[in-house]
Amino acid sequence: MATRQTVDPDSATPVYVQVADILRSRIEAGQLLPDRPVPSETQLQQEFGVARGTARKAIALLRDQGLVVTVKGRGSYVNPGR
Amino acid sequence: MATRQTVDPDSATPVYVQVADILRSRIEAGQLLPDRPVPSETQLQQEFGVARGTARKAIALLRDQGLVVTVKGRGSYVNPGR
DNA sequence: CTATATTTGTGCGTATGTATG
DNA sequence: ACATACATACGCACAAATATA
Repeated sequence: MATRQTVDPDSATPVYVQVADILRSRIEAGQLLPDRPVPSETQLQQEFGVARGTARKAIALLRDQGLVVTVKGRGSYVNPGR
Repeated sequence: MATRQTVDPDSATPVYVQVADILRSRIEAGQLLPDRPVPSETQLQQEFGVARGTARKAIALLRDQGLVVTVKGRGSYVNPGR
């Protein structure tokens, strides 16, 4: 198996940007498919060991970039229109 | 009757820890018996005036400490094995 | 079997406080 | 002063499991 992707709290790149970058790479690699959910905030917390706010900011970044759409109470999904 | 137990939102101790502490003391005092239910999340909300998430965190704390077990759709029970 | 109520599980939205660089 | 990041705590909505009428 591949080495698990991690985040570096001491990097110059903010952690929430690092998380967003990882998710973006997964989308572009086809590991996360259009109209399919991206990991929930809770899952991101657990996977990367970050606070919920940090997970939320990562998702917000992808949303601002048009890569995902978020549905209240349901989750975020890879933008179907790509 | 005894004065109703309350929670202090301004305490240094998080509210969910305070709630857990109160429930633990009831278990140790034999007011909550093994294999018998602890108050539901809704009851804890009402009794202590806290949010459901706070009540859930209190229960989760007791569960992590092995004091209670939780069954979806039923509730949480004082660990029978004590 | 169906319907309803209860309870826990999950998910997002928001606000506040603290600490650090 | 500001951005980042953590933790806490409120809220709302819906799903899933269970119990009961």
